[in-house]
Amino acid sequence: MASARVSKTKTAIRNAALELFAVYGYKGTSVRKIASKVGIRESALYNHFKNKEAIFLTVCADIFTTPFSKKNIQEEAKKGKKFLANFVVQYKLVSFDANKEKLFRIMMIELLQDQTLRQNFLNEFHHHNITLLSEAFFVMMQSGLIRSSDPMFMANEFLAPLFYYRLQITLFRIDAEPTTALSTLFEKHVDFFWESVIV
Amino acid sequence: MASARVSKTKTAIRNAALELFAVYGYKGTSVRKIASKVGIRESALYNHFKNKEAIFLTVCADIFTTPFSKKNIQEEAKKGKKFLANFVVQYKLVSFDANKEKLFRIMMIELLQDQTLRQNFLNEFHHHNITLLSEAFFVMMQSGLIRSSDPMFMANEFLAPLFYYRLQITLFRIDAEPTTALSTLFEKHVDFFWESVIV
DNA sequence: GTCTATAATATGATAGAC
DNA sequence: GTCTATCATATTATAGAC
Repeated sequence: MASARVSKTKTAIRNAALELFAVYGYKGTSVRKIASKVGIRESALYNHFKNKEAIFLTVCADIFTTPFSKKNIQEEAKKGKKFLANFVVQYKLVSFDANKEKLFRIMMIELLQDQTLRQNFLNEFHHHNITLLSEAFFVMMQSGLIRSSDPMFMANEFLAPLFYYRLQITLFRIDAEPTTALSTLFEKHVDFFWESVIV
Repeated sequence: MASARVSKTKTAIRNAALELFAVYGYKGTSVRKIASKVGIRESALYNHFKNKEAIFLTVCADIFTTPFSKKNIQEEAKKGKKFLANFVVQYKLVSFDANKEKLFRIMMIELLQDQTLRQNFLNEFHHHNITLLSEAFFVMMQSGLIRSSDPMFMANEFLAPLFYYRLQITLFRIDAEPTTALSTLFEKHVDFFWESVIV
């Protein structure tokens, strides 16, 4: 199997780096600290990765993998509110997933400093979701489920609060504050939004 | 006047630091680079500031000053949509203000790394606006302008897209991409939101 | 594949002459 | 208030023994 091709030490470095990058960012994480967390010397680390940037790129490799597929969007969108509720359930799951949360932290820290990451965010993360939701809203309009309007703007209005709530959850969790109050916002958002677009 | 108490060099350091922090963040900005931008040596810089952190704190001093006051909120809120439109105009002006944009960049870069800044964001920035908007929506509900619901949740739904649009503007401007398409989102948001809450 | 040793550079900060 | 000189430390990365 493919995963056996990655050595134990390399995986350990990746995991240690993920933890540190998520807390201290790229510049705040030294190769020394990563090696120390793994339990090896810096020099040993260079047997597995070319340099610090290579570690970072490996860690960030699946930062923009998304659970939202455009498969059967034409059929799925006809479910109306049910489709939106499903979307939000996925979004919420991702928001509370420990591993995804670390990647989200890295993304937020480096978003304004790393051009490649920023462009991936806008293309893979934002634009991907906006086009998917736009298509869904377009179908819903044609099906007479929701009122006619600009599907892309609707997509923005639907997506924006989800992102804001996710950011808040992330900030709260950094300081180990409870997120129960925030947790319910997702479902309330679907209800509120649906009421505002339904015919 | 009070501003005369701050020397020219100290102001120059502050401005140079603002530019650099906004692009490279705290860790990515060295005292050397700040001094170099001002045109003096590092050592001379320490005659004006105790250390690097003191420069950062001075730069960040008015990062959370807000144009949104709770004054006359009872009266202002009765204007309904007009109140929301005014709020968004202010928010939009801040989003496109060059100086405020730099401070917003610093805030976004350090938000996940600096606990003090993060707590100020949640208290001064988020919570301040949420309570202000909550009060306004409460008044609007009592005045029969909008449908009865949870004012605080409504405030979240109203504020979240504004933040998301501002973040997008900031990201676009870093890469010198045009923001005209984003510019109209603010007004459209007010229209869309008002339609969804109006009785 | 890991270690010690080391290089080259960058960093925050201070001492003391002018 | 600025300069030169210097320090202590941290950083990324490499060389070569085991």
